[in-house]
Amino acid sequence: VSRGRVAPAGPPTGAPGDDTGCTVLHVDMDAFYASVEVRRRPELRGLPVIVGHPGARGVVTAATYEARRYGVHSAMPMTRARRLCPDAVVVEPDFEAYAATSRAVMEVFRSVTPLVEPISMDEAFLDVAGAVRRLGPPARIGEQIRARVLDEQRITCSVGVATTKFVAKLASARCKPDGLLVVPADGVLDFLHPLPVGALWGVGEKTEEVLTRLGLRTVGDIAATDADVLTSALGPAAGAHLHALAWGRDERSVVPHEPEKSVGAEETFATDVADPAAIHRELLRLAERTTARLRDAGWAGRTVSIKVRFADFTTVTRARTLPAPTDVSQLVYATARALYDTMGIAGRPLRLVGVRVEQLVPAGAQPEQLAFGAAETGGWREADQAVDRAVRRFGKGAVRPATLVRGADPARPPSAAPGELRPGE
DNA sequence: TCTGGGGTCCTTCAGCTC
DNA sequence: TCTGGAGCTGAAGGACCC
Repeated sequence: VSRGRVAPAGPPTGAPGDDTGCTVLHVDMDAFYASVEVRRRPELRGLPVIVGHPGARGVVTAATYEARRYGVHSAMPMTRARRLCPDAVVVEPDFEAYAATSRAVMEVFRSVTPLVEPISMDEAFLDVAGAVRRLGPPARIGEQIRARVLDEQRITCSVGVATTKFVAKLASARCKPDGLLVVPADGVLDFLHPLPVGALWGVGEKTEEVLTRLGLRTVGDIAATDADVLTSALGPAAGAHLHALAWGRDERSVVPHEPEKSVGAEETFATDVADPAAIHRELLRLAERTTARLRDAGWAGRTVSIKVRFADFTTVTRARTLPAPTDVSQLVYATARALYDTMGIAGRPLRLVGVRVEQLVPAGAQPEQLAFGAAETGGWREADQAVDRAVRRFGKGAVRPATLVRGADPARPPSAAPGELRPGE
């Protein structure tokens, strides 16, 4: 689901450039979620297909290239996408299917090199320096990967080959769909400098506005600008970062595994919700979802934060740090609820609420949880573990708090997990 | 046009300790 | 005893990415 903003140049033709020293590969699946859907339903091949929740507040998760020709792209509001392309086939996302395909594709990558850094379900960086002797030069390795993914998964991908992660990523975006592009070590600046500033990693809408005000439109313009000018306009970190990227400098290596720093869940209501009792129920649901994932991954966290979004889209967060890390749903819920109650916004319509747990540590390393009373927490921990066992055996929604089963919840969007119990079911 | 859900990182500010 | 600065941490907001 790449959102790189480099205009695709189409698959390159002819011999690839000199790939000496270009040991970083960026592999990006083409329109990944949509491709998985088309593979599952071959009658959709060649049609504009949009993956996303069709509800009034949904956005496009992915779109086939046929749909993109109408101007549809990911993150676009579904209502607008339907207007642009009324004939598009809309498919609800099936993340379990995408995750299964993603695992298979990542296994292909790992058969080439252990140095695979997944960025998301549909893309990864590979450091193939150690595989060159066995498999050939980097560009040939890229072609082997593309052929194997197509052969084994029947979907296409694009590969960027370069000396650094950032250039490899731009290269894969440049050769989409179904292409491979090598940016030779001595051709990095020729490749980079004509690109628009928005191509750089870290330049979004706001940063692009600032750069435009400075009269900077291309990466070459940034390279020609004094680093002090950039840091005073964008801050020390972003300014220095952009200046380095504009000169092709990117010291980051391919790191196979980065531990998570936070886990959370959020929900946009189908219609705004003002009732505090309904908000409490949603916070409970989100706390349960979050802590179940924490326990599944073996993490506990010290800081609980909530996010609320009002009808006008302004977003506010509140956080509280606990005396000890926790993965206990009732403790996370109690903290989230206290944060909401002390905001003084009871009765104000909310568009979204979210719960997140930060400052993660391995669950086994946590000291005894004393907040809210040790005995209380200990009991809830056992209850959580019993629920986890029931879910593993009977599936999602097998056991739920009574408040979530009884409470009528008219604003709940139609995106509940499969198998989740609903009032009246 | 009207904006999902999962995250990371950076900046700013306030409070605390030394 | 008071004051100011440095350094740290936590909280909050914002930008960005996929």
